[in-house]
Amino acid sequence: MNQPAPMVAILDDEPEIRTMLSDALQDAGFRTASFGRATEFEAALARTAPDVCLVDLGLPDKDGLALVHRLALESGAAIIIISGRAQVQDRVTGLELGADDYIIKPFDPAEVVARVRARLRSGRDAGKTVSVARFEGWEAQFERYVLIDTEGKETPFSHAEGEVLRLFLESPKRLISRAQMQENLGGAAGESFDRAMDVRISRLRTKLGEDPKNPRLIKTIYGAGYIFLGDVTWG
Amino acid sequence: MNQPAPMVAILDDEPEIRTMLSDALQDAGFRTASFGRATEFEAALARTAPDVCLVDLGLPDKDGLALVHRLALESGAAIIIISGRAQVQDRVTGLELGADDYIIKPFDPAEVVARVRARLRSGRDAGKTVSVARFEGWEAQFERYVLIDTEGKETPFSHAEGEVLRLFLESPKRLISRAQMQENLGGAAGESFDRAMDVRISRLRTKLGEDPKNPRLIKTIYGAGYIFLGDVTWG
DNA sequence: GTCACTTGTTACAATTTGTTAGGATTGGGA
DNA sequence: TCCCAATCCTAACAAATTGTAACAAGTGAC
Repeated sequence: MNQPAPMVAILDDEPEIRTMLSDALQDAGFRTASFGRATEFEAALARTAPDVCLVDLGLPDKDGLALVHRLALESGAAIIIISGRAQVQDRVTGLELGADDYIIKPFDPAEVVARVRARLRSGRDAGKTVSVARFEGWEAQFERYVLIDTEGKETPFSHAEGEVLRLFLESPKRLISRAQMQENLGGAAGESFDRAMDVRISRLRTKLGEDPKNPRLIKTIYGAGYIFLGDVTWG
Repeated sequence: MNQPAPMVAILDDEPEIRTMLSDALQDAGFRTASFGRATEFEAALARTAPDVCLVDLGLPDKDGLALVHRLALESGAAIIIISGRAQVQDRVTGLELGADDYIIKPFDPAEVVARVRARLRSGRDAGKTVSVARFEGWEAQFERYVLIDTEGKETPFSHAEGEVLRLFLESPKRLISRAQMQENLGGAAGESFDRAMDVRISRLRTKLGEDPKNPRLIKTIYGAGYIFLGDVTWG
Protein backbone atom coordinates (compact mmCIF):
# COMPACT_ATOMS: atom_id res chain seq x y z
CA MET A 1 0.00 0.00 0.00
CA ASN A 2 2.06 2.91 -1.26
CA GLN A 3 0.58 6.18 -0.09
CA PRO A 4 1.21 9.24 -2.22
CA ALA A 5 3.12 12.07 -0.56
CA PRO A 6 0.86 14.52 1.28
CA MET A 7 -0.24 17.53 -0.73
CA VAL A 8 0.36 21.03 0.61
CA ALA A 9 -1.41 23.96 -1.01
CA ILE A 10 0.27 27.37 -0.79
CA LEU A 11 -1.71 30.56 -1.19
CA ASP A 12 0.34 33.75 -1.10
CA ASP A 13 0.51 36.73 -3.41
CA GLU A 14 4.29 37.14 -3.20
CA PRO A 15 6.05 34.87 -5.70
CA GLU A 16 9.29 34.70 -3.70
CA ILE A 17 7.45 33.40 -0.67
CA ARG A 18 5.64 30.82 -2.75
CA THR A 19 8.95 29.64 -4.14
CA MET A 20 10.62 29.54 -0.77
CA LEU A 21 7.84 27.53 0.75
CA SER A 22 7.37 25.10 -2.06
CA ASP A 23 11.11 24.46 -2.31
CA ALA A 24 11.38 23.75 1.40
CA LEU A 25 8.30 21.53 1.40
CA GLN A 26 9.33 19.60 -1.66
CA ASP A 27 12.75 19.01 -0.15
CA ALA A 28 10.93 17.59 2.83
CA GLY A 29 9.12 15.16 0.54
CA PHE A 30 5.75 16.83 0.11
CA ARG A 31 3.86 17.56 -3.05
CA THR A 32 2.96 21.23 -3.39
CA ALA A 33 0.63 23.44 -5.38
CA SER A 34 1.04 27.22 -5.31
CA PHE A 35 -1.49 29.95 -5.99
CA GLY A 36 -1.27 33.71 -6.07
CA ARG A 37 -4.96 34.48 -5.89
CA ALA A 38 -7.86 33.07 -3.97
CA THR A 39 -9.98 32.42 -7.04
CA GLU A 40 -7.36 30.17 -8.61
CA PHE A 41 -6.95 28.39 -5.33
CA GLU A 42 -10.66 27.75 -4.99
CA ALA A 43 -10.87 26.45 -8.52
CA ALA A 44 -8.11 23.98 -7.75
CA LEU A 45 -9.85 22.83 -4.58
CA ALA A 46 -12.66 21.43 -6.67
CA ARG A 47 -10.19 19.17 -8.41
CA THR A 48 -7.88 18.01 -5.66
CA ALA A 49 -8.22 18.08 -1.90
CA PRO A 50 -4.93 19.11 -0.27
CA ASP A 51 -3.95 17.74 3.12
CA VAL A 52 -2.64 21.07 4.43
CA CYS A 53 -3.31 24.63 3.27
CA LEU A 54 -0.85 27.45 3.92
CA VAL A 55 -2.82 30.67 3.58
CA ASP A 56 -1.51 34.20 3.61
CA LEU A 57 -4.07 36.63 4.95
CA GLY A 58 -3.04 39.56 2.77
CA LEU A 59 -4.62 38.52 -0.49
CA PRO A 60 -5.36 40.80 -3.39
CA ASP A 61 -8.72 39.44 -4.43
CA LYS A 62 -10.51 38.20 -1.33
CA ASP A 63 -10.76 38.46 2.41
CA GLY A 64 -8.35 35.91 3.80
CA LEU A 65 -10.18 35.31 7.05
CA ALA A 66 -13.47 34.58 5.31
CA LEU A 67 -11.65 32.10 3.11
CA VAL A 68 -10.10 30.44 6.16
CA HIS A 69 -13.47 30.12 7.78
CA ARG A 70 -15.02 28.51 4.76
CA LEU A 71 -12.09 26.16 4.37
CA ALA A 72 -12.34 25.13 7.98
CA LEU A 73 -16.01 24.27 7.60
CA GLU A 74 -15.98 22.69 4.21
CA SER A 75 -12.60 21.12 3.60
CA GLY A 76 -10.98 18.46 5.66
CA ALA A 77 -7.55 19.98 5.27
CA ALA A 78 -5.47 21.40 8.08
CA ILE A 79 -5.16 25.16 7.76
CA ILE A 80 -2.08 27.15 8.66
CA ILE A 81 -2.27 30.92 8.44
CA ILE A 82 0.86 32.78 7.46
CA SER A 83 0.58 36.46 8.13
CA GLY A 84 2.50 39.62 8.67
CA ARG A 85 0.00 40.74 11.28
CA ALA A 86 1.66 39.88 14.54
CA GLN A 87 -0.86 41.14 17.09
CA VAL A 88 -2.20 38.63 19.57
CA GLN A 89 -5.70 39.60 18.61
CA ASP A 90 -5.05 38.70 14.97
CA ARG A 91 -3.73 35.30 15.97
CA VAL A 92 -6.63 34.58 18.29
CA THR A 93 -9.14 35.58 15.62
CA GLY A 94 -7.49 33.40 13.02
CA LEU A 95 -7.40 30.39 15.29
CA GLU A 96 -10.97 30.86 16.46
CA LEU A 97 -12.15 30.98 12.87
CA GLY A 98 -10.85 27.51 12.38
CA ALA A 99 -7.15 27.76 11.53
CA ASP A 100 -5.02 25.04 13.06
CA ASP A 101 -1.88 27.12 13.36
CA TYR A 102 -0.71 30.69 12.82
CA ILE A 103 2.81 31.55 11.68
CA ILE A 104 4.12 35.09 11.66
CA LYS A 105 6.21 36.60 8.89
CA PRO A 106 9.10 36.63 8.58
CA PHE A 107 9.35 32.90 9.13
CA ASP A 108 11.96 30.22 8.81
CA PRO A 109 11.04 27.58 6.22
CA ALA A 110 12.31 24.85 8.52
CA GLU A 111 9.73 25.80 11.13
CA VAL A 112 6.97 25.81 8.54
CA VAL A 113 7.94 22.31 7.49
CA ALA A 114 7.96 21.18 11.11
CA ARG A 115 4.53 22.67 11.70
CA VAL A 116 3.13 21.10 8.54
CA ARG A 117 4.44 17.74 9.73
CA ALA A 118 2.82 18.28 13.12
CA ARG A 119 -0.54 18.88 11.44
CA LEU A 120 -0.30 15.78 9.33
CA ARG A 121 0.61 13.71 12.36
CA SER A 122 -2.40 14.74 14.36
CA GLY A 123 -4.70 14.19 11.45
CA ARG A 124 -3.44 10.70 10.86
CA ASP A 125 -4.07 9.78 14.47
CA ALA A 126 -7.79 10.21 14.06
CA GLY A 127 -8.16 8.83 10.58
CA LYS A 128 -5.90 5.90 11.25
CA THR A 129 -6.16 3.26 8.58
CA VAL A 130 -8.66 1.00 10.20
CA SER A 131 -10.77 -1.29 8.16
CA VAL A 132 -14.05 -1.34 10.00
CA ALA A 133 -16.48 1.55 10.07
CA ARG A 134 -19.92 1.88 11.61
CA PHE A 135 -22.53 4.30 10.35
CA GLU A 136 -26.28 4.64 10.64
CA GLY A 137 -26.95 1.04 11.55
CA TRP A 138 -24.43 -0.39 9.10
CA GLU A 139 -21.04 -1.90 9.69
CA ALA A 140 -18.59 -1.92 6.80
CA GLN A 141 -15.76 -4.45 6.95
CA PHE A 142 -13.30 -3.49 4.27
CA GLU A 143 -11.06 -6.49 4.73
CA ARG A 144 -13.93 -8.87 4.13
CA TYR A 145 -15.77 -6.67 1.63
CA VAL A 146 -19.10 -6.93 3.42
CA LEU A 147 -21.74 -4.62 4.78
CA ILE A 148 -23.62 -5.82 7.85
CA ASP A 149 -26.98 -4.37 8.82
CA THR A 150 -28.54 -4.14 12.27
CA GLU A 151 -29.91 -7.65 12.03
CA GLY A 152 -26.53 -9.09 11.17
CA LYS A 153 -27.37 -9.76 7.56
CA GLU A 154 -24.31 -9.51 5.32
CA THR A 155 -24.24 -7.86 1.91
CA PRO A 156 -21.03 -8.23 -0.05
CA PHE A 157 -19.62 -5.25 -1.91
CA SER A 158 -17.03 -5.20 -4.63
CA HIS A 159 -13.64 -3.52 -4.73
CA ALA A 160 -14.86 -0.61 -6.85
CA GLU A 161 -17.81 -0.05 -4.57
CA GLY A 162 -15.51 -0.25 -1.56
CA GLU A 163 -13.29 2.49 -2.91
CA VAL A 164 -16.23 4.84 -3.17
CA LEU A 165 -17.59 3.84 0.21
CA ARG A 166 -14.24 4.34 1.89
CA LEU A 167 -13.86 7.78 0.38
CA PHE A 168 -17.26 8.76 1.72
CA LEU A 169 -16.66 7.32 5.16
CA GLU A 170 -13.32 9.10 5.46
CA SER A 171 -14.92 12.49 4.80
CA PRO A 172 -18.47 12.38 6.05
CA LYS A 173 -20.67 15.46 5.83
CA ARG A 174 -18.29 17.07 3.37
CA LEU A 175 -18.76 17.85 -0.23
CA ILE A 176 -16.64 15.58 -2.40
CA SER A 177 -16.30 16.86 -5.92
CA ARG A 178 -16.47 14.56 -8.87
CA ALA A 179 -12.87 15.45 -9.76
CA GLN A 180 -11.70 14.57 -6.27
CA MET A 181 -13.27 11.18 -6.67
CA GLN A 182 -11.58 10.50 -9.97
CA GLU A 183 -8.31 11.36 -8.27
CA ASN A 184 -8.82 9.10 -5.34
CA LEU A 185 -10.43 6.18 -7.08
CA GLY A 186 -7.21 4.88 -8.53
CA GLY A 187 -9.03 2.24 -10.49
CA ALA A 188 -9.72 2.25 -14.18
CA ALA A 189 -12.23 4.96 -13.42
CA GLY A 190 -9.28 7.31 -13.48
CA GLU A 191 -9.55 9.13 -16.73
CA SER A 192 -11.88 7.85 -19.37
CA PHE A 193 -15.39 8.93 -20.10
CA ASP A 194 -16.59 9.12 -16.63
CA ARG A 195 -20.09 7.88 -16.29
CA ALA A 196 -18.42 4.98 -14.54
CA MET A 197 -18.45 7.08 -11.38
CA ASP A 198 -22.17 7.51 -11.45
CA VAL A 199 -22.68 3.85 -11.97
CA ARG A 200 -20.45 2.96 -9.07
CA ILE A 201 -22.37 5.27 -6.82
CA SER A 202 -25.66 4.03 -8.11
CA ARG A 203 -24.67 0.46 -7.30
CA LEU A 204 -23.44 1.44 -3.85
CA ARG A 205 -26.70 3.23 -3.18
CA THR A 206 -28.65 0.14 -4.08
CA LYS A 207 -26.66 -1.95 -1.61
CA LEU A 208 -27.23 0.62 1.11
CA GLY A 209 -30.94 0.37 0.44
CA GLU A 210 -31.27 4.01 -0.51
CA ASP A 211 -34.53 5.35 -1.82
CA PRO A 212 -33.67 6.54 -5.34
CA LYS A 213 -36.01 9.50 -5.14
CA ASN A 214 -34.80 10.61 -1.76
CA PRO A 215 -31.39 9.24 -0.79
CA ARG A 216 -30.59 9.81 2.86
CA LEU A 217 -26.95 8.82 3.02
CA ILE A 218 -25.37 9.63 -0.33
CA LYS A 219 -26.69 12.90 -1.61
CA THR A 220 -26.04 14.34 -5.05
CA ILE A 221 -25.13 17.99 -5.33
CA TYR A 222 -25.91 18.95 -8.89
CA GLY A 223 -22.90 20.50 -10.57
CA ALA A 224 -20.71 20.07 -7.52
CA GLY A 225 -20.32 16.49 -6.37
CA TYR A 226 -21.60 14.23 -3.61
CA ILE A 227 -21.94 14.41 0.12
CA PHE A 228 -22.20 11.56 2.59
CA LEU A 229 -24.51 12.25 5.50
CA GLY A 230 -24.44 10.06 8.53
CA ASP A 231 -22.24 9.74 11.58
CA VAL A 232 -19.21 7.53 11.11
CA THR A 233 -17.09 5.75 13.70
CA TRP A 234 -13.91 4.02 12.67
CA GLY A 235 -12.46 1.00 14.43
CA MET B 1 -25.38 13.71 26.12
CA ASN B 2 -23.52 16.17 28.22
CA GLN B 3 -19.81 15.92 27.52
CA PRO B 4 -17.50 16.80 30.40
CA ALA B 5 -15.28 19.81 29.75
CA PRO B 6 -11.94 18.91 28.21
CA MET B 7 -9.08 18.49 30.65
CA VAL B 8 -5.91 20.50 30.20
CA ALA B 9 -2.80 19.53 32.12
CA ILE B 10 -0.28 22.28 32.90
CA LEU B 11 3.32 21.49 33.68
CA ASP B 12 5.50 24.46 34.60
CA ASP B 13 7.82 25.11 37.47
CA GLU B 14 6.84 28.76 37.93
CA PRO B 15 3.73 29.06 40.12
CA GLU B 16 2.63 32.39 38.60
CA ILE B 17 2.57 30.92 35.15
CA ARG B 18 0.59 27.92 36.34
CA THR B 19 -1.93 30.25 37.91
CA MET B 20 -2.17 32.50 34.89
CA LEU B 21 -2.74 29.58 32.57
CA SER B 22 -5.21 27.70 34.69
CA ASP B 23 -7.23 30.86 35.35
CA ALA B 24 -7.44 31.67 31.67
CA LEU B 25 -8.31 28.11 30.71
CA GLN B 26 -10.93 27.72 33.41
CA ASP B 27 -12.52 30.99 32.33
CA ALA B 28 -12.68 29.47 28.88
CA GLY B 29 -14.57 26.49 30.27
CA PHE B 30 -11.84 23.87 30.55
CA ARG B 31 -10.92 21.75 33.50
CA THR B 32 -7.28 22.08 34.49
CA ALA B 33 -4.69 20.28 36.54
CA SER B 34 -1.37 21.97 37.36
CA PHE B 35 1.95 20.45 38.22
CA GLY B 36 5.31 21.92 39.16
CA ARG B 37 7.44 18.84 38.63
CA ALA B 38 7.52 16.15 36.03
CA THR B 39 7.28 13.33 38.55
CA GLU B 40 3.98 14.63 39.95
CA PHE B 41 2.70 15.10 36.45
CA GLU B 42 3.55 11.56 35.44
CA ALA B 43 1.92 10.15 38.53
CA ALA B 44 -1.27 12.02 37.66
CA LEU B 45 -1.19 10.76 34.09
CA ALA B 46 -1.64 7.26 35.37
CA ARG B 47 -4.95 8.27 36.95
CA THR B 48 -6.49 10.65 34.42
CA ALA B 49 -5.73 11.15 30.75
CA PRO B 50 -5.80 14.84 29.85
CA ASP B 51 -6.93 16.00 26.42
CA VAL B 52 -4.19 18.59 26.07
CA CYS B 53 -0.85 18.97 27.86
CA LEU B 54 0.91 22.31 28.20
CA VAL B 55 4.53 21.54 28.93
CA ASP B 56 7.29 23.95 29.87
CA LEU B 57 10.67 22.74 28.72
CA GLY B 58 12.65 24.23 31.60
CA LEU B 59 11.85 21.72 34.30
CA PRO B 60 13.85 21.22 37.46
CA ASP B 61 13.68 17.46 37.69
CA LYS B 62 13.66 16.12 34.18
CA ASP B 63 14.51 16.82 30.57
CA GLY B 64 11.46 18.41 29.04
CA LEU B 65 12.07 17.23 25.49
CA ALA B 66 12.41 13.63 26.56
CA LEU B 67 9.11 13.92 28.40
CA VAL B 68 7.45 15.42 25.34
CA HIS B 69 8.69 12.58 23.21
CA ARG B 70 7.36 9.96 25.58
CA LEU B 71 4.02 11.73 25.85
CA ALA B 72 3.71 11.94 22.09
CA LEU B 73 4.30 8.25 21.72
CA GLU B 74 2.33 6.95 24.64
CA SER B 75 -0.51 9.33 25.38
CA GLY B 76 -3.27 10.34 23.05
CA ALA B 77 -3.20 13.91 24.29
CA ALA B 78 -2.26 16.92 22.19
CA ILE B 79 1.01 18.42 23.38
CA ILE B 80 1.80 22.11 23.40
CA ILE B 81 5.28 23.18 24.40
CA ILE B 82 5.65 26.47 26.21
CA SER B 83 9.22 27.61 26.31
CA GLY B 84 11.49 30.56 26.77
CA ARG B 85 13.84 29.22 24.13
CA ALA B 86 12.93 31.14 21.04
CA GLN B 87 15.41 29.80 18.49
CA VAL B 88 13.99 28.30 15.36
CA GLN B 89 16.06 25.20 15.99
CA ASP B 90 14.43 24.71 19.39
CA ARG B 91 11.00 24.98 17.87
CA VAL B 92 11.76 22.60 15.06
CA THR B 93 13.20 20.06 17.46
CA GLY B 94 10.21 20.27 19.75
CA LEU B 95 7.76 19.81 16.93
CA GLU B 96 9.73 16.97 15.37
CA LEU B 97 9.76 15.15 18.69
CA GLY B 98 6.00 15.03 18.59
CA ALA B 99 4.70 18.29 20.00
CA ASP B 100 1.62 19.65 18.26
CA ASP B 101 2.40 23.30 18.90
CA TYR B 102 5.13 25.47 20.37
CA ILE B 103 4.44 28.72 22.18
CA ILE B 104 7.19 31.13 23.15
CA LYS B 105 7.39 32.96 26.46
CA PRO B 106 6.27 35.52 27.20
CA PHE B 107 2.85 34.60 25.90
CA ASP B 108 -0.64 36.02 26.01
CA PRO B 109 -3.09 33.69 27.79
CA ALA B 110 -5.73 34.43 25.16
CA GLU B 111 -3.51 32.96 22.49
CA VAL B 112 -2.84 29.88 24.55
CA VAL B 113 -6.56 29.34 24.96
CA ALA B 114 -7.07 29.75 21.23
CA ARG B 115 -4.33 27.24 20.47
CA VAL B 116 -5.71 24.75 22.97
CA ARG B 117 -9.09 25.05 21.28
CA ALA B 118 -7.50 24.51 17.89
CA ARG B 119 -5.92 21.26 19.13
CA LEU B 120 -9.19 19.97 20.50
CA ARG B 121 -10.98 20.79 17.28
CA SER B 122 -8.64 18.87 15.06
CA GLY B 123 -9.01 15.75 17.14
CA ARG B 124 -12.76 15.86 16.83
CA ASP B 125 -12.73 16.28 13.09
CA ALA B 126 -14.57 13.05 12.34
CA GLY B 127 -17.68 14.10 14.24
CA LYS B 128 -17.97 17.26 12.23
CA THR B 129 -20.64 19.60 13.42
CA VAL B 130 -23.11 20.33 10.68
CA SER B 131 -23.92 23.91 9.87
CA VAL B 132 -27.47 24.78 10.76
CA ALA B 133 -29.18 28.14 10.82
CA ARG B 134 -32.52 29.04 12.40
CA PHE B 135 -34.59 32.03 11.34
CA GLU B 136 -38.21 33.06 11.65
CA GLY B 137 -39.57 29.60 12.26
CA TRP B 138 -37.36 27.93 9.70
CA GLU B 139 -34.36 25.72 10.17
CA ALA B 140 -31.88 25.42 7.31
CA GLN B 141 -29.61 22.37 7.30
CA PHE B 142 -26.97 23.05 4.72
CA GLU B 143 -25.33 19.63 4.63
CA ARG B 144 -28.66 17.95 4.09
CA TYR B 145 -29.99 20.64 1.77
CA VAL B 146 -33.32 20.90 3.52
CA LEU B 147 -35.48 23.58 5.06
CA ILE B 148 -37.61 22.54 8.02
CA ASP B 149 -40.64 24.53 9.12
CA THR B 150 -42.15 24.79 12.58
CA GLU B 151 -44.18 21.64 12.05
CA GLY B 152 -41.14 19.65 11.06
CA LYS B 153 -42.02 19.43 7.39
CA GLU B 154 -38.95 19.23 5.19
CA THR B 155 -38.50 21.10 1.93
CA PRO B 156 -35.39 20.25 -0.05
CA PHE B 157 -33.44 23.04 -1.66
CA SER B 158 -30.86 22.77 -4.40
CA HIS B 159 -27.22 23.73 -4.38
CA ALA B 160 -27.80 26.98 -6.26
CA GLU B 161 -30.60 27.93 -3.91
CA GLY B 162 -28.45 27.02 -0.94
CA GLU B 163 -25.68 29.34 -2.06
CA VAL B 164 -28.09 32.25 -2.11
CA LEU B 165 -29.66 31.30 1.19
CA ARG B 166 -26.30 30.96 2.88
CA LEU B 167 -25.23 34.36 1.65
CA PHE B 168 -28.35 35.92 3.10
CA LEU B 169 -28.09 34.12 6.41
CA GLU B 170 -24.46 35.12 6.80
CA SER B 171 -25.33 38.79 6.42
CA PRO B 172 -28.85 39.33 7.66
CA LYS B 173 -30.36 42.79 7.70
CA ARG B 174 -27.63 44.10 5.46
CA LEU B 175 -27.91 45.19 1.89
CA ILE B 176 -26.34 42.73 -0.50
CA SER B 177 -25.68 44.19 -3.91
CA ARG B 178 -26.10 42.22 -7.08
CA ALA B 179 -22.39 42.51 -7.77
CA GLN B 180 -21.64 41.05 -4.36
CA MET B 181 -23.83 38.09 -5.14
CA GLN B 182 -22.22 37.40 -8.48
CA GLU B 183 -18.89 37.41 -6.66
CA ASN B 184 -19.87 34.98 -3.98
CA LEU B 185 -22.03 32.62 -5.97
CA GLY B 186 -19.16 30.80 -7.58
CA GLY B 187 -21.51 28.91 -9.85
CA ALA B 188 -22.01 29.53 -13.53
CA ALA B 189 -23.92 32.61 -12.45
CA GLY B 190 -20.57 34.27 -12.12
CA GLU B 191 -20.07 35.72 -15.55
CA SER B 192 -22.80 36.81 -17.86
CA PHE B 193 -25.02 39.69 -16.92
CA ASP B 194 -28.18 37.67 -17.00
CA ARG B 195 -31.22 37.08 -14.97
CA ALA B 196 -29.92 33.88 -13.42
CA MET B 197 -29.58 35.66 -10.12
CA ASP B 198 -33.19 36.77 -10.07
CA VAL B 199 -34.39 33.31 -10.91
CA ARG B 200 -32.41 31.76 -8.12
CA ILE B 201 -33.90 34.20 -5.69
CA SER B 202 -37.33 33.73 -7.08
CA ARG B 203 -37.09 29.99 -6.59
CA LEU B 204 -35.80 30.43 -3.07
CA ARG B 205 -38.64 32.77 -2.25
CA THR B 206 -41.13 30.20 -3.41
CA LYS B 207 -39.64 27.56 -1.12
CA LEU B 208 -39.76 29.98 1.79
CA GLY B 209 -43.43 30.54 1.09
CA GLU B 210 -43.02 34.22 0.45
CA ASP B 211 -45.93 36.27 -0.80
CA PRO B 212 -44.74 37.58 -4.18
CA LYS B 213 -46.52 40.87 -3.70
CA ASN B 214 -45.18 41.43 -0.25
CA PRO B 215 -42.07 39.40 0.63
CA ARG B 216 -41.26 39.44 4.31
CA LEU B 217 -37.86 37.81 4.40
CA ILE B 218 -36.10 38.55 1.14
CA LYS B 219 -36.75 42.12 0.18
CA THR B 220 -35.80 43.70 -3.12
CA ILE B 221 -34.18 47.10 -3.00
CA TYR B 222 -34.88 48.56 -6.39
CA GLY B 223 -31.67 49.50 -8.15
CA ALA B 224 -29.45 48.41 -5.28
CA GLY B 225 -29.79 44.75 -4.39
CA TYR B 226 -31.46 42.58 -1.79
CA ILE B 227 -31.78 42.52 1.95
CA PHE B 228 -32.65 39.62 4.19
CA LEU B 229 -34.84 40.57 7.11
CA GLY B 230 -35.23 38.17 9.98
CA ASP B 231 -33.22 37.15 12.98
CA VAL B 232 -30.69 34.43 12.33
CA THR B 233 -29.04 32.09 14.79
CA TRP B 234 -26.25 29.82 13.66
CA GLY B 235 -25.50 26.45 15.23
C1' DG C 1 -15.06 -24.66 -22.49
C1' DT C 2 -19.09 -22.74 -19.04
C1' DC C 3 -20.56 -20.13 -15.11
C1' DA C 4 -20.57 -16.46 -11.86
C1' DC C 5 -19.12 -12.11 -10.96
C1' DT C 6 -17.19 -7.52 -11.56
C1' DT C 7 -16.87 -3.31 -14.01
C1' DG C 8 -17.01 -0.04 -17.75
C1' DT C 9 -20.00 1.70 -21.69
C1' DT C 10 -24.16 3.05 -23.90
C1' DA C 11 -28.59 4.98 -24.16
C1' DC C 12 -32.31 7.15 -22.57
C1' DA C 13 -35.04 9.16 -18.60
C1' DA C 14 -35.14 12.49 -14.88
C1' DT C 15 -33.55 16.45 -12.51
C1' DT C 16 -31.38 20.92 -11.97
C1' DT C 17 -30.05 25.20 -13.68
C1' DG C 18 -29.36 28.95 -16.89
C1' DT C 19 -31.70 31.66 -20.62
C1' DT C 20 -35.36 33.95 -22.88
C1' DA C 21 -39.23 36.73 -23.13
C1' DG C 22 -43.12 39.11 -21.80
C1' DG C 23 -45.45 41.20 -18.02
C1' DA C 24 -45.30 43.74 -13.56
C1' DT C 25 -43.18 47.11 -10.59
C1' DT C 26 -40.51 51.13 -9.37
C1' DG C 27 -38.88 55.94 -9.38
C1' DG C 28 -38.37 60.22 -11.43
C1' DG C 29 -39.61 63.79 -14.42
C1' DA C 30 -43.16 66.16 -17.36
C1' DT D 1 -51.05 63.44 -11.49
C1' DC D 2 -49.51 60.37 -15.54
C1' DC D 3 -45.97 58.42 -18.44
C1' DC D 4 -41.77 56.06 -19.50
C1' DA D 5 -37.54 53.83 -19.07
C1' DA D 6 -35.07 51.04 -16.03
C1' DT D 7 -35.42 47.29 -13.22
C1' DC D 8 -37.25 43.10 -11.47
C1' DC D 9 -40.32 38.71 -11.45
C1' DT D 10 -41.30 34.37 -13.16
C1' DA D 11 -43.33 30.99 -16.56
C1' DA D 12 -41.63 28.29 -20.11
C1' DC D 13 -38.02 26.50 -22.61
C1' DA D 14 -33.29 24.62 -23.45
C1' DA D 15 -28.88 23.01 -21.97
C1' DA D 16 -26.21 20.65 -18.74
C1' DT D 17 -25.83 17.17 -15.41
C1' DT D 18 -27.00 12.92 -13.18
C1' DG D 19 -29.53 8.09 -12.51
C1' DT D 20 -29.84 3.54 -13.91
C1' DA D 21 -31.21 -0.43 -16.82
C1' DA D 22 -29.21 -3.20 -20.21
C1' DC D 23 -25.37 -4.80 -22.53
C1' DA D 24 -20.45 -6.01 -23.29
C1' DA D 25 -15.86 -6.97 -21.96
C1' DG D 26 -12.77 -8.87 -18.65
C1' DT D 27 -11.46 -12.21 -14.87
C1' DG D 28 -11.04 -16.31 -12.29
C1' DA D 29 -12.95 -21.01 -10.67
C1' DC D 30 -14.13 -25.29 -11.97
